[in-house]
Amino acid sequence: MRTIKDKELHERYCNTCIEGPHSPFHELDDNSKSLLRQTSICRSYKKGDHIYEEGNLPVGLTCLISGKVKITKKGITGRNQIVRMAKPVGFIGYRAFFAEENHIASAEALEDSIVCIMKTELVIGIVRSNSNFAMNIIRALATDLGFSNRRTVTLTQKHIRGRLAESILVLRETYGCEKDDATLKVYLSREDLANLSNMTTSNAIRTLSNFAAEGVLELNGKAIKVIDWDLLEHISHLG
Amino acid sequence: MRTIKDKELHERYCNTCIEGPHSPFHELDDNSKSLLRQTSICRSYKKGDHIYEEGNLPVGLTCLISGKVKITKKGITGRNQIVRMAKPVGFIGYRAFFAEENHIASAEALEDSIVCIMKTELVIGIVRSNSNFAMNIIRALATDLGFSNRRTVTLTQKHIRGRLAESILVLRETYGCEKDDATLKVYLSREDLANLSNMTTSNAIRTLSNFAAEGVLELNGKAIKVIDWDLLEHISHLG
DNA sequence: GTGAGCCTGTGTTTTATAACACGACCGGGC
DNA sequence: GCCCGGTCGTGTTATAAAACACAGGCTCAC
Repeated sequence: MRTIKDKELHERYCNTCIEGPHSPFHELDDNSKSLLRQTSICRSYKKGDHIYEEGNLPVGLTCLISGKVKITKKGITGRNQIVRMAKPVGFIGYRAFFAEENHIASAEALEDSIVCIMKTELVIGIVRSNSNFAMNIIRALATDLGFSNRRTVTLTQKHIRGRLAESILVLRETYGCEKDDATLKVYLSREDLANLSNMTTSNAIRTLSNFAAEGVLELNGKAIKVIDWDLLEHISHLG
Repeated sequence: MRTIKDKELHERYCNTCIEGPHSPFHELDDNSKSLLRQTSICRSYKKGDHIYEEGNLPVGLTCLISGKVKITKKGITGRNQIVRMAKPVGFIGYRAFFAEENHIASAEALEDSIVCIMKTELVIGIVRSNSNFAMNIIRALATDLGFSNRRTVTLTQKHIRGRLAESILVLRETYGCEKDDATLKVYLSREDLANLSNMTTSNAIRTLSNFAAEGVLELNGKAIKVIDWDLLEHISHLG
């Protein structure tokens, strides 16, 4: 982890999350925006770095500017469950921030990533004074809660094939595909894929090979190129 | 289901959720409160009635006034997962309401229950104009999301005994105990207990009997009297 | 280059839990 | 009363997935 001190870089990164077209900060008055820029800090993380840790208190509202991040939660057995995959631009760890609780999961950079951390009091002030911003947070939390509830059921009820198929679909949903419209834009280890789908690494590897043998997808190292999205969706639906 | 038309009854029920000490409506101005009272409707449901159905659009913000409600989500296999147990006074189906989505789960009364349904536009107006109310909603959603994430991991990773033990602890957390400080104040069928803990009914019955044989708890019909909370917590922690 | 160590891959065994099958009980309606 | 459908309980079997074990290959450091 490295704090970005270069003024221009800092400003550019901040603006990514403050001025972005879908940003909840977008419509703030200039005064609030400039306050945000002045008080927030930007940090860069290398692939594999932890951005925050399960059990710790959030230090501010953290926005992912670039890179990819997995949100994982330790289970009793030591096996990690990937709770969510985060993409830029979006908040990470904002659940704990708004619940005023410790983090219940950790965030780890899947690629080199940059985040912007905003001062707690300032953000809370903005939520209280700007109802559109508050509504955005409410909608984001409600959407995430829906995702989590849906996930609970599929991870507990679907069989291995269905779980893995669904995970691949979720990954496309989140990160999209390369220009060929087939290769996932995210390159996960088999272990991460397993932790996302609630299975052992061996079973992720095995099931992935089966999918390849069946012509659903092609594997090339960490690249997953899906040949037949319909079939994949069908496998996911079947359970 | 029966709509409550008696004016006095209606007012009394409304006040339960508007004036209650922990109610997010508590501190509204009198004008908003009276508008809420005038425009909201109260309904009573018999045990077993469905209050809302997976796939439907929320008709308003629904507040549980009295009774107990289970929130269930259908899986692929047909098995239901109980996503949450609701107690009065509290909102049900508010996730879908605020996400502006269809319900992803159904609500069924476990006992005779009464709910109050508030007009969508009015509630949204209140959220937008009252930052404390908005913060309450944010905090509630963030808390529920934490619960859901934690549940996802334990339901997928813990073994049967751990899952059932945890469910019983969650039930105490939610509904509390009778005066003996040992008997759960909620009386679920074995099937509901199973659906809460992600297992088959047979296994819920079997595991419950095992707990009884081990002296962790005593069973008397649907009543669960826990003898050794520490041991139960230990079993839950062990997984 | 050349280990060392992780990631990937595959076969085999073990185990937790679902699925099935059946009987007893219990409570409500006629 | 007495049937009868739903809940409860228990033994048996089947099976999905974990656990284990081992081997080849890639990658990174030195």
